[in-house]
Formats: sequence, structure tokens, C-alpha cells
Amino acid sequence: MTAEEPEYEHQLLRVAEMYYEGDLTQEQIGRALHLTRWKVGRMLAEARAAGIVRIQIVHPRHRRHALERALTQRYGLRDAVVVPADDTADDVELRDRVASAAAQYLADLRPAPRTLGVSWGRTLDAVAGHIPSGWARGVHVVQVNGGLSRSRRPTSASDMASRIAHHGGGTVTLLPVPAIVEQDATRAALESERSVADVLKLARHCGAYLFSPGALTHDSVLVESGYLTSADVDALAAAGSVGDVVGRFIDTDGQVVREDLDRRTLGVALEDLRAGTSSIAVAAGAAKHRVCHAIVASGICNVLVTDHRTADHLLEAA
Amino acid sequence: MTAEEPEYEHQLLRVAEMYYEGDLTQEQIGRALHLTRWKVGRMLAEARAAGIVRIQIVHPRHRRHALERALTQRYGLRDAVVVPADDTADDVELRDRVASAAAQYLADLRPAPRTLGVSWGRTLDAVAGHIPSGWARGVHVVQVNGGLSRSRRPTSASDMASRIAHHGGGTVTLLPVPAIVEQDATRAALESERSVADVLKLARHCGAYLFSPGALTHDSVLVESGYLTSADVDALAAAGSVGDVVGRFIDTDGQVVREDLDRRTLGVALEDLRAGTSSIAVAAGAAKHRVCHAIVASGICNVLVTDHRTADHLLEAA
DNA sequence: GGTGACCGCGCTCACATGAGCAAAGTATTA
DNA sequence: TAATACTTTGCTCATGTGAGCGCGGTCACC
Repeated sequence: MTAEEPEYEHQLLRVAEMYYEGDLTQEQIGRALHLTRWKVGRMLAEARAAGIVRIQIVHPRHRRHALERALTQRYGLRDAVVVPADDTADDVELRDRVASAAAQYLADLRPAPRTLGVSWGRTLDAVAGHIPSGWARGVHVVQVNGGLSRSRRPTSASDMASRIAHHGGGTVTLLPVPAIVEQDATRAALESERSVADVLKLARHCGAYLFSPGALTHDSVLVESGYLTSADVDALAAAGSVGDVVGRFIDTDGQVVREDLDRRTLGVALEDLRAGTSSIAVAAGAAKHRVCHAIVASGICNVLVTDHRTADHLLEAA
Repeated sequence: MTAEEPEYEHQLLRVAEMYYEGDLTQEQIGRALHLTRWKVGRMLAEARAAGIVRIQIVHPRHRRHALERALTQRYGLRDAVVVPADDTADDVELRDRVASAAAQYLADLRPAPRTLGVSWGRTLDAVAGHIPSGWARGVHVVQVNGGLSRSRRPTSASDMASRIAHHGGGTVTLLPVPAIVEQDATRAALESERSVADVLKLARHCGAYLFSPGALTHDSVLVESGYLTSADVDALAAAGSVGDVVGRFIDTDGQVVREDLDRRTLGVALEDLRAGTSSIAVAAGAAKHRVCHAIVASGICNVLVTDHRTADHLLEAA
């Protein structure tokens, strides 16, 4: 611990090599190095603790159960799924891994939800891409926030809800309105529209919700889709926002910032997510660390699917 | 083996997680998963064999003994030192690692050489930088090939021999002539010079040699130092050369190419290296793979210090 | 359908290993 | 210097673990 003797550390290394690479017994090593066999055993434990010997599990489906347990306890979550973030992987690959785990989690969820509220975005697009065919039987998927396709990409907001429903042998109900409108009155008008009101009513009482918080960055999908300008992002940041959930921007306490903007946003309220039996948030990458903390700390989600670095961040936060 | 069942692989993963991360005994795992304890033991062995569980030793001084053994056997070497090539490290860091190992090897060499012939170059410069003070007592270091400083860098050819001697509490004999001269006659004249002849005689009977083969690239030190032009490099490549040893360019069989150039090169002959008790070659990086193969296959060195990727390459070569 | 080859399984048994403990050694303080 | 707290060491013992064996099931080939 305190010694830091290079000579001793080198001995540790020799012992570790003999044991793990040379397949010698601790007794044999002790004989060769003039040590008792118990000393060798302790040195091996020390080498593992010091990280000289690293035992890691390498598998795409591997989950970090220790972190999951810590997260559920720390934030009173129903469940957590933490996948290892490979050092060599970029953000896109990481998102894909996390999305895959989320799809798997959803498929394994028991009792299977009869109605599932879903948001949209890059992460959910990836989740939809990994959902196993036949993951459910006759699920009813409901789009919980607006997202009329102003997006340039072919995978529109409505598409991911459809795909998830399709693979679950079920039906989909879309919310064919913009995510954010320009006038409060427009929102009110749309909401009073019968077809929209019906969807929202449905969306507010789903058995499960699946969404991905958005980071407050200039390349967010809300910016790319044209609902926000770069200036809006700066203004939100100045107002203390750390990101959005189903299009609603929140601060570190999970409270809505900029009420005026929020009143122009179409979709379920944060309260609806808080009330959900399974409210599953999916988030990957450093950009989402802060918004992740906000949603788990304020109970907007009760299930979190993420990568181990985000999990570490959440556990470090006081 | 042949099954490739994803379900079973997932079970393997679960078992591995429980054992290595959950610190459960094989018995407990068997209980939980309705397996016998022996099945669990076999699954763990399988998981390790399949690479799902990876046990690796992480330490700057770590050596790959299995590869060292394979190399010494395959090429009839006296000794081999193979250090792991960290995936994240660049070529410079890798060279430093290998150089450090070489310095250590030299210091541990028993019986300690009374006379040591050294070459020069970027790699040997790194070796000199890592040689421990007091690594020998009264060693006599002799420069084995020409290298009168035409180099732009401050670390001249003679400098590394001096440093190695200095740290070994010994003396140094330099070879103050160019590496390659322009006329055969010049070489003959220089060699007949008493002072040069004496050094060469000394250099030809060293107890140990330490050198690093050079790759045939346009940024080789021989080019940088002005002994060769870029065109010369291309000509040598066309003549079948894979690199140089103490300034002498060789082909894949370890034979000198371009006799005319070789006759203008000052220093010990390849035969002198082949005759040495310890002829230690130090080489790191992909660029030196081919020249490495040439020198170990043709017996120019009998000790090789290198990285694990080079070792892999040498073992793959039929 | 019969027969032999093969494979995976559970088990015995001998060995390897870690937890826990008391003695020896070492640092710390009065 | 002596007393004390703390660490390290070697050991006992219970437990964990892997090699090897025989059984039963499966498959291919006759």
C-alpha cells in the first residue's frame, strides 16, 4: 500500500505471471521464489487488487451487475441495466450497444406491457433497430410526444414507434403534430382537436414508457429537426437546463425550465412519466451525463439503461 | 464447439459473471442455475477458452514468456524478450517500452560482458536512456559502425555508446568515421589508418553486441543523417533489401545486397555479429517486421528484444 | 433394427486454496 | 527504554476445485 517498492512490485508481477500464464500452483511458485505458499496466495490477491492482474468479461451482452445494484439502491430505481463502455468504441457504437440492451430489456419485461408509450430520437431509433421480432404479442405502441417529420433523415419520428409495434405484432397510434409549436394558442388548439386529444389521453396511461433523454447540444435532434435554433439552445443553457425529456427541457432538479417554451410543447407531461409503472430511460455517452442525473434523481424514470461511464458519473455525484 | 447456440453462450456469460464478478462459488452458481457444480466448472473453462473471460497481466515490465519460448525454439535463439504492445500506444511509446526491456536485459546479462559492441540509431538512443546506472562494472563499450555526426539531432551516434559506458562505470571507444563513404578507396584508406584499424579490431571481438536493425524507409536515420538519399532507398528496395544491420543492407535471407554499397560501409561485418556470444537485436514496430525476420532466420542475432506483434509475425512466417 | 463409436454428464477423490488465528515482528508513543 | 498498537507471517482446517472414470444417451453405419 504505502511502500511502493519497485522491487516488490516486480516480484508481484513474477508471481502473477507464473500463476496465470505458467499454470503453476502457488506451492510451486513458493518453492521457486523461496516464499511460503500463503505468501504467494496473498501476493496474488494483492496483484489482482492493484490491477496488475485484470480479469475482465468481454461479451457484447455483458452487463455490469455491481453498478446496476448500486444505481437501483442509490436512486431507488425499479431496475437498471449497465453495459460496459469499450474503450475503443466511439459514441455511435456505444449508443448501439446500449440500445441493444434496452431492446432486450423491453423484450424480457414481465408482465409484458399492453400499452407502451415511446418517444423518438437517435437513441430510440437504435432501440427500434434492435428489437427482436415477436418481442411481444399484440402490444399497443403510442407515440408520446410530437414529432411530425420536419427531419431530414428518412427515419422519421413516427417510424420508430411503428417498427417497435410491428415487431411486437401489435398496433401503433401516432401523434401527428409538431414537437414544439410557435404559439401557445396553437398548442391549445391542437390539443382540443379530438384526434389529438384521444392520443394524448391514451399516452398518459401507458403501462410502460420508453424514452431517451436528450442532451442540450447544438447537434441535438430537436435542432436538426428544426424545432429549436442554435440560439434557443444557448438560451436554455443560460436558463439552467441540462437537456430534454420527451421534448420538455429540465434543470438539474428535473423541473421544467422556460415555462413559456414548455407550454408550446406537445405530448405527455413529466408527471405522466413519473406515474408510469415502468418508465424506461435509455441514455449513452458523456453528453447525457447531466440530464441522466436529473431524471434519475427526480424520479422521471424508474428504469435506466446506460453505459458504465454514465453509471459511474451518477454514482460519483453527491 | 460446433453448436454456436446463442442461448448457451449467454448462459456461459451468466456463469462467468457470477463467478468472477459476483464472487459466488461454482456450487452456488450451480444451485441458482440448476446445473451441477461440475458443469459450471466446465463452462468456466469454456468461457476462458472462448475468450469471454480474459485474464491479462497489465504491467510495464510484463513479458510474454510463451512467445519468448516459441521464438527461441523456432529460430534457435539464445534468448528472447517479448513485451506486450499496448493497443493504445503509438510507435514511439512502443519503442520506448522495448528499449527499456532491452536495457534491463543487458543489465541482467550474466556473465556481464567485459566488452560490448554497440551500434546507434533511434532505438539504441532509447536503450541508452533506460540503462540503469551501475548496470555493469568497468565495461568497455565499443562503437561497431561508423556514424560521424552528420545528424541534425543533438543525440549523436557516439553519444549513446558514451552514455551506456558511463552508466556502466566503464570506458568507451568510438569509431570516428562516416557510416558510409562515397568511394571504396576512401573506406580502404580509413580502415588502414592505425587508429581506425585498432577500433575495428576491438569491435570484431566483443563479448556482446547490441544493435537495432533499421527498416528500409524514407525516414530511416541513415537517410536523415544524410548517408543515403531517398533514391538510394528505392534502389535498395528494388534490389530486394528489407533493411539494414549496423549500416549494412540485407535481403530476406540475411545476405548483403548491393555489394558496392556494402564495400563503402564502415564497421564490423555481419559475420562478426553472427560469431558473437551474445548478439542482441532490439526492434519495435511493424516497419521492422521483415528485417527482423531476416536477422533471426539468418542467425545475425541470437538474442531478440521486441514487441509481441513482431513476435507474432515471426512465428506466423513459414 | 442392431451394433459400435462417440459424447456429455455426474461422480469420486486427491489436491489446491482461502478464511481465520495466534505468534512474531515492527512502528509508535509515553 | 518500555509499553502499546498495529502489521506481517506461518499455520490449521474447512472448503473449493479440477482430473479422471464409468454410465447412459445419441448418432452413424451396417
